[in-house]
Amino acid sequence: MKNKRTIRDIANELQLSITTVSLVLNGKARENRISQEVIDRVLKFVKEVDYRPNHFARSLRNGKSKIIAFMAEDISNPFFSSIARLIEDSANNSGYKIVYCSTENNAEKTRELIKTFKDRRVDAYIITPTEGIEKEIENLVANRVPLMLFDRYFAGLSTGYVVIDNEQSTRNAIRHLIEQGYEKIGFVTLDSTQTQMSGRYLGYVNALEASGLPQFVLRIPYGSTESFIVNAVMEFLSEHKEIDSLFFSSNYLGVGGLKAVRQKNLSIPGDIGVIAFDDSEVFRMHTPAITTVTQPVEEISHKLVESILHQLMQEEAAGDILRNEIELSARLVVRESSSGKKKPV
Amino acid sequence: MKNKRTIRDIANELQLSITTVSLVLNGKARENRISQEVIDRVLKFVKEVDYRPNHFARSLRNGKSKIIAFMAEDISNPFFSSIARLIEDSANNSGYKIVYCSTENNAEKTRELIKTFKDRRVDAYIITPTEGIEKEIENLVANRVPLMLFDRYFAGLSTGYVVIDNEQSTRNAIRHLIEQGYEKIGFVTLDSTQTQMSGRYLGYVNALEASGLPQFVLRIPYGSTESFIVNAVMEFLSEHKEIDSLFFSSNYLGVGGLKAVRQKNLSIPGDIGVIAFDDSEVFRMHTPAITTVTQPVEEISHKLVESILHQLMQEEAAGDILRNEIELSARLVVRESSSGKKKPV
DNA sequence: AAGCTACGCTAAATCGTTTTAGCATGTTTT
DNA sequence: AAAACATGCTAAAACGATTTAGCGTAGCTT
Repeated sequence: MKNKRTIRDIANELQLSITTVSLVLNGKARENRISQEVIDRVLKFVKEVDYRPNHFARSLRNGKSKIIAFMAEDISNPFFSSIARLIEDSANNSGYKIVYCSTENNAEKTRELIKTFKDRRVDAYIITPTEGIEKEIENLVANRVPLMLFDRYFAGLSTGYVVIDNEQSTRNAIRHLIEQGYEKIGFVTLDSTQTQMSGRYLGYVNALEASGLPQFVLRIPYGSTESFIVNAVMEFLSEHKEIDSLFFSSNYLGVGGLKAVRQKNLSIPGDIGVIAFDDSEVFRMHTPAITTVTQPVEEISHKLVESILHQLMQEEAAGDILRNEIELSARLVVRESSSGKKKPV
Repeated sequence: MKNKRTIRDIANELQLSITTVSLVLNGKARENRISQEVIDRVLKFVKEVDYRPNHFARSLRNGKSKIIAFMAEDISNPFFSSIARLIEDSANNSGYKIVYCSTENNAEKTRELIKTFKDRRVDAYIITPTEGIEKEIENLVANRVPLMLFDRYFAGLSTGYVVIDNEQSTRNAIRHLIEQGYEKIGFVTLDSTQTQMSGRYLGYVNALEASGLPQFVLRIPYGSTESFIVNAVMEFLSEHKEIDSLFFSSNYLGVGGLKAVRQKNLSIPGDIGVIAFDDSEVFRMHTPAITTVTQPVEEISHKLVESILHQLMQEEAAGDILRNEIELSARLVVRESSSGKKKPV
């Protein structure tokens, strides 16, 4: 923090102009007819004294913060924290830092957060959008700000996004339950019209309609506490005693649901089959191990960063920003929890 | 992003000087004898037009980035991601943003990261230090940079830190195993001399020496893959068939260890008692539920932010920076996995 | 009436970069 | 020999805030 050298100091010490030093440092020396001799001299010197340009000055001048905002629904959720981990290194390697935040799926909070990020002039956004912030997203897009949505998106907006095929992967999962002999399949989901949730619901409905089986749906409000979820699922099971399997459309619904199943002393998969969305250590270690719809977290992360960095370069080049709409497929990882119900005696 | 108004625009539109506007906006109007009438006029106008000061300009001028660096060992580890979640809001509320990174407990990587954060002039650091970065930390402290270590610290340096009483909490856990009748207690830990690990090891040794029981220690290298951990624990158990219980000194060692125990077809707690460090959903949902040494994550987070914000204020006031050294206690959450071994027949 | 103080505001320097426009000097062209 | 061009570098404006030093006026003292 002491004796920080500025570009002016460098210029003085080398008996050159600030301009020259700056041009060399930014790789614009050749195109500005700076001699190789001078280039080498500058490069050698800045390396020797380990000159570090002031980010603030640079940002002020060129308007770039070299920061990407990562707006997750909840950074402590393993799905989001693993993505956070996976996007980190490549962002760093490209000279970007990532600031994170948790939206809690709350539109008002998200709006506030976006505002603070705008104030900071972050260069790009990676967002799990909440319902009701279409305006803000649209606004960012209109201003040609590099941006990617993930986990869900707004059908009406032409933003880039990375999602999975929720309908198909859920349909596959439900079909798997049916193949295993389950016939009264309950669907526990969030009370939400977001794309990921409606996609999963649709997959459920389609699979059941194709087989002529009855539907049992439990919708739980966003932001419910775990104990609320547990109770809701217990009631759901009490009201519909015929249910022989459950599909949980998110990881934490799955965790809460498993607790409910336990409290009701139902055995998995005999009394009740179980499939949950999103894989995690909990499901893998559970006894019995839980069948999950596993999102390709690495691929999602990779596509997100790739696309964002690409947009950042296009923006730099003042070109048109191409917004990738990417839909990946999720894998059904079959484990014991869906291996068929007890034969009636 | 369009028609951004600058402080100069505001000044012109109000027929005032830039200075006056700036003083008002920074709450230094009164002490500079700006009339109440002018103050009101400015405040009203900036609210009306929703004027947003340029962070870059401000940072360039006053050297403050309003950013806190959160350097975790691995942001996708539930222990760290839950802390990330818990420090986020209070930081935001105080006008700070948090950039995160994962050190992977790699000194070289950590050094690089600190360098990039220095370049960005982050205002404060919250760090899980790795071995070998004493110099860098010392350097930050010498430069009066607000900083808190957590999870572990350097005994030789007077940095602030938040840790738990590893020796005592481990000793309690081991004592609990002894009370439950276990006599051949294995200790699975990381091959590391960091304070948290040596503290836990010490607790183990002390508890056993007090009871005259034999020690069985397995040290696993940092950064081992899960399958390596599983194999190591399996070998450990094969080599020491007399072991009747295991203490895992980290959450992921615990997960790997449990897989090993399963593969060896040992039943918990009858064949082998288990306690793991750090609570998480996996341990709570495991069958049988795993006894854990539970760190007070909320309190840790709270103390971290509180202390950092405090240091930031002191720095602002050019006062001496008080570095809090905080040791909290962890709770032993007793569950089935340590409830006593099978009676020999 | 001259000298002070208080009051209310402002000019201008500063933070450290990037970048545009242009200045010498030397070399070709015609 | 004048005009044109190439070469190698630099002066200075700009980005948008904060802050120091100080300016003019009015009222009060002596």
